[in-house]
Amino acid sequence: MSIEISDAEYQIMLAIWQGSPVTSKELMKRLDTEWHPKTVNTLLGRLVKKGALGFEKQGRQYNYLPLIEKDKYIKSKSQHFLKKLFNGKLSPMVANFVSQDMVEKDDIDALKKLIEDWEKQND
Amino acid sequence: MSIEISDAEYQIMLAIWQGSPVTSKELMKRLDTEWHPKTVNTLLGRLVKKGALGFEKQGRQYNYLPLIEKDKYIKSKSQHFLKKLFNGKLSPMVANFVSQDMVEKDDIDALKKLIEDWEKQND
DNA sequence: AAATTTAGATTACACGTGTAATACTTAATT
DNA sequence: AATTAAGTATTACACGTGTAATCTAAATTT
Repeated sequence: MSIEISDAEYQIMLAIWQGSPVTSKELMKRLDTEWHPKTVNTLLGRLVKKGALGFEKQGRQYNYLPLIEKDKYIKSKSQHFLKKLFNGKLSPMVANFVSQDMVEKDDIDALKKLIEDWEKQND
Repeated sequence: MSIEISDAEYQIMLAIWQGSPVTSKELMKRLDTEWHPKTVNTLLGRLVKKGALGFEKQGRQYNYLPLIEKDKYIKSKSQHFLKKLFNGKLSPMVANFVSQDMVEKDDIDALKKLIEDWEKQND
């Protein structure tokens, strides 16, 4: 029942999470899309309506700020993804990426470190 | 430019990947959804139109079969997800799951094995 | 003060999706 | 052979999304 954010809207959120509050004009600069300003505006309006963004009026302009945390959003999306494609199990997903050669030396190092930490924690 | 499969359609694909060719009637049994038969039919039609499914006529009935492989589909979706939420880097994603306590002992064991294999391979 | 520019609000419009209902064909039954 | 049942095809309809254009009100410029 959480807020649904579309792909285009997500681009906006990313830009706003970079720092807020921010005017829509500032945002345009941050975004490296080809979107028409009107399009950005529509997306901002929708995000406000959905409760993903809030704003403070400053004169005639709006200063937007996120109402949901990037971290929480990513967590929830990740869970959804893992459940949908890998039945909620982590290792098959990693196996999948390994099988696609999407893993590099520093991923492996990072994974080792994660495992170490996990083991320290869960003993 | 690959085929886009919606959530509902994906449920159908999963059921068909379980074994094919299969009639829509058989499918209904496999699905444990509350969908109306007409709904299933619409989804089948859309998947055929998208090129995700094919069928062979057998009398008046259709026998559906997948035209795209589950494995490939999952790979492509996974890449999309990783890119969108974690900038394409694996370890931050795993870290994210670890931080959510979504990791269990056997995930860790499986991960260790994956790492071992990867190291054997890449030396 | 009138005209123009600018920011935001409202409206637009086609395509995808969830969720079927209705129409049409053809095989099965009476 | 006529009727009914079973499958498929076509149509429906509201809501979300990408992508703006137009309208309105306030601020800035002349």
